Amino acid sequence: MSRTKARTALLEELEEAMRRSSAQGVLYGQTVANVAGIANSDLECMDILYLEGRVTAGRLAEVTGLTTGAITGVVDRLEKAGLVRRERDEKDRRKVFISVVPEQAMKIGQLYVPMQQAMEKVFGTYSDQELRLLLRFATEGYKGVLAATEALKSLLDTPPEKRPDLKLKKLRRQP
Amino acid sequence: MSRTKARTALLEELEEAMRRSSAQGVLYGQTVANVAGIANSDLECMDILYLEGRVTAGRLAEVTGLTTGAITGVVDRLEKAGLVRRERDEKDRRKVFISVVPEQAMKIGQLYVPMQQAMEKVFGTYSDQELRLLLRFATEGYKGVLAATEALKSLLDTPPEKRPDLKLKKLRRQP
DNA sequence: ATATATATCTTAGTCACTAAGAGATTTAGC
DNA sequence: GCTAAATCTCTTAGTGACTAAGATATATAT
Repeated sequence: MSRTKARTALLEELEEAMRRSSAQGVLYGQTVANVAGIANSDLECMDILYLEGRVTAGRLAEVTGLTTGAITGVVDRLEKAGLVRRERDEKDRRKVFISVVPEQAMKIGQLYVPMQQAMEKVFGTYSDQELRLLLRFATEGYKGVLAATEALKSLLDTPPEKRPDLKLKKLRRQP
Repeated sequence: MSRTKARTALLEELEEAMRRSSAQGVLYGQTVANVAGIANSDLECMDILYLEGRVTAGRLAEVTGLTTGAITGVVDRLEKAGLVRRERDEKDRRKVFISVVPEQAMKIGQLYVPMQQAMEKVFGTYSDQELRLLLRFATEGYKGVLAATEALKSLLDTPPEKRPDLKLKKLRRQP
């Protein structure tokens, strides 16, 4: 029992620490956007392009949750800034692929250097085996958050009065 | 040599995995705001209030990077929604403390349940010792990101032409 | 007491967003 | 093959959250 209690406390601490670091991660992103002089959504799209490579405008809308109209604006601004290029798909001429212009995008990438250095410093204190554990956690965590996002999105399609009443754990003590 | 190479590859994989999961975390937050019917910044402030407890309007501006004028709007909306309360500091009557209204805020908290469940499922596969490693990482990672944010912010105070290395195209009117 | 500093709010204007629908192209049904 | 429906992006009009600058109120220093 004392063992489970210790674990429960550990899990709570962990949840708060994760929440804090992820909140700070959001702030880092906002700062990058500020320094780069582009909108938050614009940077978010750059990030998606970096991770997924050449994607269509529609896919950007899908992933970001913005309307296609908003994406038109995002891509207009990014294209004007020379960060991305529009390329019509020759096979299906309705589609527009967006791809990054590496030379320009690299300037944005430089703004992540302070973050990378900080993380390298942290990673440096872990053994290979420990890093593999962190990798496993990051990978599984991603899948979990992805699934949770889908679960939550489905609530949007459910009328409020028909939403299953989610049981919430007791609200945390106020410091 | 082969050993260092393996570690470099591991670090790269780790960086990408972290980036992916944190991007998905951002999307989860956006979805929560959508479902709750409040603006992103409003939710961000709720999160800060949850983590820091009763804070002043000025502190919210400081942490979020928004102007005090914007925070007035945020608090107006949150107060109207019954999620927070304004309380003048009796010791220094210029200050306004913002505090959450737990009963209402809990409704927002419920939207984090899918996420918490997903994470609990993930955490369930780790031993206490492994969880402590994750906690150490989250704590150190937070400090690292915080420091990196400060480092990056200092670039904002440096005139663009004097910034080391970076010569970014001016995309938006700079403050 | 006066001046300066601090904390929040107000105002005017800007920009990114949504909703709705137009335009262009592809796919399906006959 | 031809028409209708579906798909993908862009356009337009209107809305709301944001910034900058300054107003207001209170606190601190000289």
